[in-house]
Amino acid sequence: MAITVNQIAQKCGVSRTTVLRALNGGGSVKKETKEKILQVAEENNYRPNLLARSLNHGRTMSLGVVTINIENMYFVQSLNTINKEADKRGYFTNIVVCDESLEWERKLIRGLAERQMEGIMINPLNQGSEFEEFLLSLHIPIVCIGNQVSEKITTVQVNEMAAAMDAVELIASKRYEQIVFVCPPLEVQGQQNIYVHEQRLKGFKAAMGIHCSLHSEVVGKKEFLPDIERILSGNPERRTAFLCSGDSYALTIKQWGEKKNMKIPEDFGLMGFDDISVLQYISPKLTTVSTNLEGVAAAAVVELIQQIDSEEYSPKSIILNYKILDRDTL
Amino acid sequence: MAITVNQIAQKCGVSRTTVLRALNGGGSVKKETKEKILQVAEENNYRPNLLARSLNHGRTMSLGVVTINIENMYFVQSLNTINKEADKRGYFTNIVVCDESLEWERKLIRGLAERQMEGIMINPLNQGSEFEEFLLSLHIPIVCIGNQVSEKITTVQVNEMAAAMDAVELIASKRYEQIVFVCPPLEVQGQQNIYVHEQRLKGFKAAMGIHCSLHSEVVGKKEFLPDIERILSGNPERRTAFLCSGDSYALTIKQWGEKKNMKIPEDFGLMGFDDISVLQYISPKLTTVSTNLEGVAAAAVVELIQQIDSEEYSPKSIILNYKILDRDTL
DNA sequence: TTGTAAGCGTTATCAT
DNA sequence: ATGATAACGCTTACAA
Repeated sequence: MAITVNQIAQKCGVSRTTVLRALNGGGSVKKETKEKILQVAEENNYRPNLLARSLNHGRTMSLGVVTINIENMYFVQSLNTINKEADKRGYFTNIVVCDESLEWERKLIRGLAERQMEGIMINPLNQGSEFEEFLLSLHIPIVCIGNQVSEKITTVQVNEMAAAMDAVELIASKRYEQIVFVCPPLEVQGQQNIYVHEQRLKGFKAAMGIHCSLHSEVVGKKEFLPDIERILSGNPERRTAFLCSGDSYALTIKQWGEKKNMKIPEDFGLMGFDDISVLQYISPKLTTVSTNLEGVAAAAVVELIQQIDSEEYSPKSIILNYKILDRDTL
Repeated sequence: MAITVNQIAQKCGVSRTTVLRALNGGGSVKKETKEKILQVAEENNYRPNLLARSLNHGRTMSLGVVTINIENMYFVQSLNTINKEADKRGYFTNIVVCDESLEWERKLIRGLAERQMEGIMINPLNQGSEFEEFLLSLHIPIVCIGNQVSEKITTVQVNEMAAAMDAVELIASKRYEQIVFVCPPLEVQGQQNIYVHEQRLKGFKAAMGIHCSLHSEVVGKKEFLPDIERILSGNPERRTAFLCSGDSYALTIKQWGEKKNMKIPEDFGLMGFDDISVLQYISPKLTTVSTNLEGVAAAAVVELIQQIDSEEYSPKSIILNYKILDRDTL
């Protein structure tokens, strides 16, 4: 459809090489020739075929990002950052969406690889050694965001375990007698990569070990509201706080509580994880942990490009700072 | 990095053609040869270079999508749908993010075109005849979602004007005495493509013409809260409803009202547009208009692919149904 | 200042 | 059953 260098050359009665020189400005071209070439190119909306160019010098200057189910909003906030940081360094960012299926994720990753992305960023749903093999066999720089696959693949994350411990500390300091860790992803433990949540669970358990006088419980079901109800009605006078492994779960509980005319934090405490952007529309302000989505995204890009640029690269685990946001639901 | 057909051919002591036949299964290959080839391919993780393939037969089977500022959430919900519908038809979807800059948008569109996307979907920020020219000069199938650029470019949308009129009808039926149309995008009118909002404004004005006994006002500033305050305090006993050209504006007003201890809908009515997914976490349930994001997205894909497939294509304007969601804030 | 030729990895056509 | 060759659009030596 679009005009090619060859066609321009023909129209102008010169060789490709001359056209290229006029267009890309390599050597020197006679003024008139150059003008004519540029004019023809302009008139016909010449635009280089980047596939051909990439095929030629083996670089696409493109990064791939695999994103999970956009509506979940975790990770989504990072996309803007990734895009900008990549652009700064001359890379184009291609995002693909994976709708919560393990198979699709692999399919998409392969698709990106086949399209010669120079590096891939992903918050993986898949896990295990087979998946590790798969990723390594691609021989493409890869950075995992959040969920870890293995030590052989660079991961950027925050210290989720420490964050969970700090969260418990905060809750404990507010004189709650019972802390419940709400973590629906545990229901798919073993089937999906829920590394991040597992780390949080570890932190929760460790912290509860320290505060052994407090009651504690872990709710690991997708349908967690019945458990919430049971817990609250079982011992109504016991001051209970829910630490949720994700803001959206906290919002669901909040919603449920308000329907029952319960007040937060008077009737129960609530804390989330991630500080997703919708929180700005919610009141009372949800107490949560900022997992520094933007920082993680930026670091991932930097690391990925470094991996692309360096001959010898050894995988790293990059840990960024989190921040406890002590707001109004505790 | 990855092994190529040529290299496999060398390793196996056969020609490229034979390797291709073994891999892609065209003609017939001797059993042993085939086995050896497949084995070598397997061992070296052979994976076709899609750039080369596309260069060869002139098709990439890829669609590009330009998305605006993901955090605004409008349009974001469509991405999943686009992805799935495209996949059903054998297309790969490449999403790029445009962070609210007119220049970036053009840059990204050009980038997608240079990467030989076969079609592009976009909810454009740019407008005007120059931009129209630009898009047409690409000679690539394009479908606009929501905002229209010109009649020469297919647009998929809902009937925003009629929706706004219905919204006013609904509000009027609830005996409000004053209806305020809150439309911050009007502040950039003329600079950015806010077609969708302009249509809503038209509908609002037309409907208010019918209900001429009602007071009406249009707030077209990004900083709209001062105006909201002025309006409510200026005539406190007048029953007022705010019709917001976007759910997020409605949520902002809701947030503000609650901080002032006002009750919705007792103290003022509130209605939004779009039915964005976060609403699920908000109570009372926001009355709004479903602009059928998924339907629009699906239609856009279908139309884009049809445009790709057909020799002769004439641009269309595709109008889908909206739905008034009469919930709890009116 | 300009042109020729080879190559990137794939595919398609025509021979053998 | 297998191979040689040209082609896709661009780049980069190397000549002239």
